[in-house]
Amino acid sequence: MAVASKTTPESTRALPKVRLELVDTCGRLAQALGLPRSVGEIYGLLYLAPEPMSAPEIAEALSISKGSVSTGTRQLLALGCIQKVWQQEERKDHFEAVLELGDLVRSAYDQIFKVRAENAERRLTGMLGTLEEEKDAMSPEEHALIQERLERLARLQKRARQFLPLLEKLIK
Amino acid sequence: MAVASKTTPESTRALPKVRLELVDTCGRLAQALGLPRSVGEIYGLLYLAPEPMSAPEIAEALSISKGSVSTGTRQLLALGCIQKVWQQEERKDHFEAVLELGDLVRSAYDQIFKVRAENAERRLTGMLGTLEEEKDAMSPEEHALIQERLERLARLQKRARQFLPLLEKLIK
DNA sequence: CATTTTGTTTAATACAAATTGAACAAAGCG
DNA sequence: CGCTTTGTTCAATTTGTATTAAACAAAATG
Repeated sequence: MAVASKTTPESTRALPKVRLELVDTCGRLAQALGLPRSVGEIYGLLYLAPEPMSAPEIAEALSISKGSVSTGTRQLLALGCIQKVWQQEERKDHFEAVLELGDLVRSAYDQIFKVRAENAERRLTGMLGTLEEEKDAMSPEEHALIQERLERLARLQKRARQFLPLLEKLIK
Repeated sequence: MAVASKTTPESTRALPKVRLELVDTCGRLAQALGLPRSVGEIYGLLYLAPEPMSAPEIAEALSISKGSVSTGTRQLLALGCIQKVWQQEERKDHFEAVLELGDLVRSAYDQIFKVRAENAERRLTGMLGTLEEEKDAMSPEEHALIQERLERLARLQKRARQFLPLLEKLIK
């Protein structure tokens, strides 16, 4: 035993099927979330990696260009999905997956949901303003109808806003 | 009063700014949800329409082709976001927005989330199977590491599964 | 200090999806 | 019956985005 290290170095050996499957799954998941597939694949690769991997290793294992690795890792770092680790004596960057996915969900919530909700609110109040500006140019009936429906949206938004803190508690 | 009907028929008059703003907002929202922008725009147009609109009217108001209107309305009908109404004496189809958006959220939950969750579960158990098949071909350490991390994912999934019913209650 | 390796950035390419436009079928109307 | 209008479908185009490849900058090695 323990012969492996020099004959088939970690970096050259073909990936076990499990790992390929996770790479694929994460790739699809990323696409479903509107991210580039390669980003998901990188995360999937790192998630089951016995040790942190360098950018060239990632590029080779997934057969993608180093450009894609560069942009992909940057996105994942920004999302907090992976982190750089200083491998002893090496000068290349090494990456490892952040395993605490709960934290990820939380930050995704903060970044995506909250911003979205705020935007929507801003837009809606903007529309109510526009409506008042235009009040004279339209018939009273139309004005009333539009106002009613915008208020309906506002109510929906209010409910969503009450709902979000609950969600927040559940995931934190 | 009541002079408007013949001089500037509803279908020809330019849309008030509020309506254009909602069209735009819904278009962006659709894109964020992974749907074609035009689909969102159609919904936004109908949401503030005083009366049900025909396909040609929609096409003209949004300056899109009738092909797009056809496919867009089909998608919205399938999602339950709009409905056909039989306008008296007319032979064209007319569309109106479904205002009860709560129902939409519920059905979106059923269609998207549930299916996703089930898929994820299937994949994960598949991977655990693959891992066992490959057990002999890999070092004990690697096997243990992968197993541990896959189980971590399984735990996360379990938590998510407990969480979904809660969500379900909140939105229903 | 030249050389090699790594990593980022950019322009070009490739790819996927949406939109259009045209051809077709169906349905009233004169 | 033609004629017109509506609505669907499908090929062609356009658009947007991801990926690559190449050019560049930075750092380390000998």
